[in-house]
Amino acid sequence: MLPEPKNFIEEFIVEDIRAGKVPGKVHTRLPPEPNGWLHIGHAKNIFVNAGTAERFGGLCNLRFDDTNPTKEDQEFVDAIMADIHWLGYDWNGGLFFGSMYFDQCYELAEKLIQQGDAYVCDLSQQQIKEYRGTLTAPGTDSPFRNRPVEENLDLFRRMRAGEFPGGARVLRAKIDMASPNINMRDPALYRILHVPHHQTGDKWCIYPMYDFAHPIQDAIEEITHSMCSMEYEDHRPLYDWVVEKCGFAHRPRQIEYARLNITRTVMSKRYLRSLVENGLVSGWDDPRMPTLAGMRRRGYTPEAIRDFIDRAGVAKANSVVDAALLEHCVREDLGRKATRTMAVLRPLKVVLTNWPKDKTEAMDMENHPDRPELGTRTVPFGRELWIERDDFMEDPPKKFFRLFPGGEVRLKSAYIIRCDEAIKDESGEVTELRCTVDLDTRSGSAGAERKVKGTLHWLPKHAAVPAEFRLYDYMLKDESVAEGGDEIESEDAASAKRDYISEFNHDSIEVLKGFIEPSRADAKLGDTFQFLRQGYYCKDVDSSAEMAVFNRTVSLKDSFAKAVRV
RNA sequence: UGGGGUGUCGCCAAGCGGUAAGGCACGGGACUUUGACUCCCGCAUUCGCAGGUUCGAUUCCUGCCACCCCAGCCA
Repeated sequence: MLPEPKNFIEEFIVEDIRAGKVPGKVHTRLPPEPNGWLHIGHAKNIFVNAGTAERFGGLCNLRFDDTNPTKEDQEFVDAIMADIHWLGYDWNGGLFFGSMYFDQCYELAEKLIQQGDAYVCDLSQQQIKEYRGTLTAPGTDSPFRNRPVEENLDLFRRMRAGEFPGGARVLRAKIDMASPNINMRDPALYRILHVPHHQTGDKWCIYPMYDFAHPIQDAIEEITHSMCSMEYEDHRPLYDWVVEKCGFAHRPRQIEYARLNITRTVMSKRYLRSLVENGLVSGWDDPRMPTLAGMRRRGYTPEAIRDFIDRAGVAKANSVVDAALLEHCVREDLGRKATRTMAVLRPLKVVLTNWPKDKTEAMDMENHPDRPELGTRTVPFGRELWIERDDFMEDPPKKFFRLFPGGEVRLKSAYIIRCDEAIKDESGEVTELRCTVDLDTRSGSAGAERKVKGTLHWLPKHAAVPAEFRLYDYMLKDESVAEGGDEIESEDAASAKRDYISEFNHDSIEVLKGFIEPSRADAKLGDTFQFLRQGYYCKDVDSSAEMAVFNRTVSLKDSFAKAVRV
């Protein structure tokens, strides 16, 4: 039973299956290069490859694309595997490394040489560039293009044996130097790199290029559909050329789609890496990072991220998805599952003048408004309380529902109070509110029926747990900066990004000294709460810190907190 | 000015010749012990532009225009 195609990729797959081109199961692959941690953009790739295989009841391999040892590292393969699992995906087709196929790639390279489809070129990098021609002018053949097969073979074997220094020669495909598609102008297949590899150690000093290795890997693993981003569309003829010249009976199909862009978000490994390397963030999993690990620490759930990718859609047009959609997805998910709690970020003292000095009462509060099974907790209530500073205004505008002199408000799950007087210091700042409680309005009692327009969250002064909050932006503020890729770019965009990086780690942080409910002081790791009017709050699952997302995003570590404001 | 790709509501995105889905955002209303949440209702006579074919075109043809990608021994 085929699923109803939900995008053009699935339509292609359904067509292929109906046409009998997929004898077995749909088989895809996830080909991350282990040169950084996964970010939200990679989630789309995972969604498209692993997710599509899943929907078709097929298989997905995880294959690290590790053909360039100069920028890859074991640290990244470990982190990537953990993040894929966290997102809720798996590699039911198996775990592979591109480097596992180095022997086969080498053999196939010799095969191409023997067929007269590849040659060793002694031109320097600069010369190759010159010979390649331009977008409008055809290239010219390398003087080494028609080397005899035996000489090519000998040279290639000596390249492998380490007889030449790095960069001295390359193996090139012999295709067409006049092709309008520059990727077909005798692209490099193998280069000399005297660099140890994190998987193969010192075994090799020549490494295959992506364009040569990837189709071979896909063919060997019998991948049926190989989904990648749009910039590889021009490489597809080369991909097909390699599969054909190598003589594979199995022909994988490459399908391209547009990569994910989100407003105000830098989706460039190059810049994320520079933040890490320059110490501007604590690491790839810094809560401010748009990496999956960073987002996890901020409280984003894998369900929310997957839902976001799903709703953003998969198509070929490049687009920038509004970050508001991401925020909506997390709110929706957390709103469903997060228990509620109270926190006061900017405290303002309230004294209930008609409440006995040492009297306290335990107020019951539900942990979730729509899920009674999540139980209740109690919060002590007393004469002195903290409320949010923003919840009081001395001169309220017309439709202000919260507290003001002479006004009444309900304290969530407690009593209705009236503000009698605002006490100020010499500078005129309000330092304390004198209020009276309507003792007949305790939550749950008959008198609680009385309605007032506003309801506030609060904390008992004697039992509130001090907490320091930090609010800051993790995303770009400048739209123009956020949309570039990591390719060669204009000086303007580059300098804008540099500005962003230099501003990244400090300025937008606001430190607040507030309080949190005593009942939540020792919450378990991974617990998530909703607090305030529209914020969510959660335990950082990777450390002992707590934090939250949305309008008020907060974390606590002991009595020291970090937070993110979106 | 070579080649490839894309242009449908503020942002995504369906649509595959029969008279413009859906989501986010936004606006209005209901509900509410947090102005949140939830719930209703509204939101493209129009599909980059111009011609053409057709009874009929967002869908087919032609020509323009705009944007993105390609000249790494990166992936």
